[in-house]
Amino acid sequence: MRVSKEQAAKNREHILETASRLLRERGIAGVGVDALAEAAGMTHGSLYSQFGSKERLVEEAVAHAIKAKGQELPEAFALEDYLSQYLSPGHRDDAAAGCPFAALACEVSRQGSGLRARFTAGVRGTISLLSSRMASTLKPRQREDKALAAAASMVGALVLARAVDDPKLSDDILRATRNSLAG
Amino acid sequence: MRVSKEQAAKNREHILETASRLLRERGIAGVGVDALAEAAGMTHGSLYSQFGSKERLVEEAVAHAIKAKGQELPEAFALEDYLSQYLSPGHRDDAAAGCPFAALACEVSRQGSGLRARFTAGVRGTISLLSSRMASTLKPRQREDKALAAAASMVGALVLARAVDDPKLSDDILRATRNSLAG
DNA sequence: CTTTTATAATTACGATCGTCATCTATATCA
DNA sequence: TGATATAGATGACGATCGTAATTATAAAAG
Repeated sequence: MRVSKEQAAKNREHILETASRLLRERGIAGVGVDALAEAAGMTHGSLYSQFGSKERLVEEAVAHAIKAKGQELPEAFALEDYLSQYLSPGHRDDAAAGCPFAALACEVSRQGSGLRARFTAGVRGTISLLSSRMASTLKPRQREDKALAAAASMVGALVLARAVDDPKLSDDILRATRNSLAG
Repeated sequence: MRVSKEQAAKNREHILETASRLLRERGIAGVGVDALAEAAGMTHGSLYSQFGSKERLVEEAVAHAIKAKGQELPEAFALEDYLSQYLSPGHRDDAAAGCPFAALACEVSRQGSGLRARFTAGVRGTISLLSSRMASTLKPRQREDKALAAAASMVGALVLARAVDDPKLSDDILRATRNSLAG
């Protein structure tokens, strides 16, 4: 049945929200359209008729997650705070609501060009955001390089910390990376 | 049919070798037992009767990849060389033969305890290897922290560089991380 | 040489996968 | 008010998934 235009927009938002959580939690290849539909409270057929394919749904859900993550930070944030939040056990233990880059980067490299393009745009945005918070005494080029290296460190630390079995080793990875980026 | 003990060992080695390549290339959830069997030149039933489950096969294949990667480096290697090889475009573009941590870390966090334990052991080994090459003027604790941070940077840089669409951005991530770790 | 044992092939099962054609109910608009 | 466009439901399709029981064969053991 048909619903109002605003309701349809709300529903779509809800679908993307739950899908982005599930994708970060289980991975792209780890969730089926069935699971995505059930999480959104619909049938898989409906979901398919709206997005055309799993690939397109994933594209939109990941873009949604990236955008939402970007809007989470306050206008003027301190790099220090951002780092310690990003590299916290709390973030490590809640991948579903966490950084989409850390959760999906490995898989994105094996996905289609649509998703990769959106992902790349998100990475670029994050880099320039990080770059803007680097010491203003540096040249723009040096700030960007520091931002690139910092982004790699952050993603890698989170990914490794999540993969590892031993809580102490996992905490150590986060802490050592935090210290390394602070200095 | 049955084959000689040596032949069986060779076959098993071959299975693990091709499986570990395919897993790194397509991801754990991205390959089925069918594909793994075909790559090894057998039927999926045979493969299953040898390993009992996909999970166990994956465990052994990943452990095999980690072990093989460790044996690749020469006895006395220079950290400098290792870094520039690890963070090279060549390594980025050949995930199938590359670092299993970078290829699979994201997925490992969602896998069973068997695989996670083997993965953790591999990470620990790599950390201590890296640690042994850090400046000997540092205290052991500091060397380990540097090794932890370096491992995170390396994995993160490779993962991001692979995910990103734009070749220039991808190269920049590798280069910036190389410079960051060299200094 | 015979018996045992273990590897590998065959085959099929139920479940789940992504996809799609079809239907219906209602919001939107002429 | 009536026509129509569309959100969403239904159900089925072929393919592939992981698993398993059965069988054939040759190595190993006696």
